[in-house]
Amino acid sequence: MIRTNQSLISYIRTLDNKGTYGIGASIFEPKTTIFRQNHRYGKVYVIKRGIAKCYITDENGREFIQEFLGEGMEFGELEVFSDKSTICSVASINEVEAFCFTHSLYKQLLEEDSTFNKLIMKGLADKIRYKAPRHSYQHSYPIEDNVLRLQKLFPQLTEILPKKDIANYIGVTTRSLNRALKELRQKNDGN
Amino acid sequence: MIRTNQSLISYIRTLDNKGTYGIGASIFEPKTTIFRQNHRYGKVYVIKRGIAKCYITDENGREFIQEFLGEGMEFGELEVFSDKSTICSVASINEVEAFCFTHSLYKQLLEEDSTFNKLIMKGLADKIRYKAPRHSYQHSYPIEDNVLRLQKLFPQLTEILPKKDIANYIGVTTRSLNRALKELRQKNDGN
DNA sequence: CGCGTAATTGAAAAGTATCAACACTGGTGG
DNA sequence: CCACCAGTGTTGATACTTTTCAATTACGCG
Repeated sequence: MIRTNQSLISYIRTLDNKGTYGIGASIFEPKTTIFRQNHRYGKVYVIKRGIAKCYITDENGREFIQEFLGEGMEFGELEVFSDKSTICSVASINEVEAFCFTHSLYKQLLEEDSTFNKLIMKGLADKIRYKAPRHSYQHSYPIEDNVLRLQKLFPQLTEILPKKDIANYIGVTTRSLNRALKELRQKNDGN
Repeated sequence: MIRTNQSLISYIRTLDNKGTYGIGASIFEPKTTIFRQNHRYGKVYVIKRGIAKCYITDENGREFIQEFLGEGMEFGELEVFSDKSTICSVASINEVEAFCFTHSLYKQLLEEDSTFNKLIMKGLADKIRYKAPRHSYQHSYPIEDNVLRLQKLFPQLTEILPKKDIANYIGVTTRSLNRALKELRQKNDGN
């Protein structure tokens, strides 16, 4: 549920240690909005530490969380390829430390470094593979099943993420999430 | 709604005309299942002509359509990067003609041809940009609004695609789609 | 303590799915 | 030419799920 990309982060670390390229670094406090949707930024970030959420806000102010980004996940890269404004907002959950690439450095690396190129391409492909089944799942199964799946995937869930974020991730209201959780509790007590 | 990628298809046509690489070609009759989810294939296809649907089938047999693929759209490429089985099925709607790459040729092109590399990368990025807002939309607005949006985007909709596919694309039952359509008709008559 | 934020819960309203029946169409064979 | 069939589309009634709204409680922190 909180996605990571170990191969990417470790490769970037070695690049950074060599010092050939001027890879930047940033630290964001908890609950900082790093990207706001429909804006332009010239940066690509890769998370070293911490968790961020990537989400879309609709006209009614409701958030729909696309994914939770952990170590090695990048964001801001889509805008390098398409030269458009962001489609998602990104905000840190806890303290987030990240590598920071300018668009030009990012492009340069893509051209000059074939390992980097492959890692990024695999990263993009994985994002697609991740997104595809997610929504079909949530549609096909009742909320309870979705919650169960999350709890298996990520037991510490409720300790790290606020309920609202979990609900927004599943795509339901907090009310519905709470009902599902309560019913699950009752079923477990019954056993 | 039916996605296309003109720059990719025209570049592949020039590659094909040069004849340096052995790019294959295939033709599929209407309603042919080209890929079945959770299987392995060694091919990447790029559509020259026709429309295909890319969808996930859940355990209850319900289809959830990810996207409709038109000219220049590729499928089967995700499995080149991650070496896993397919997550989606792909089936032709009408007659589909497509370029066909073996995985090894595809990889070779990615390495040797930087234009090809960039086009593919942009294609992946566009798929992500496309998928992200889609489900948040469908969740945030009632069916009627979703139908209206589709009709604006693609007026010939109902002439080409069966109702079931449209419903599966929006993520509702045919019954609900029909109700929405009927209510829209009544509202228009009222004006 | 008091404040703001997050979590919990109930009741009513809205939206959607399910199920079942029926209409329409194009093609096939008697 | 008609009867039949399969596939697709249409519609109504009902049951179920989820949202909405509103009220209350719990918690962390200056």
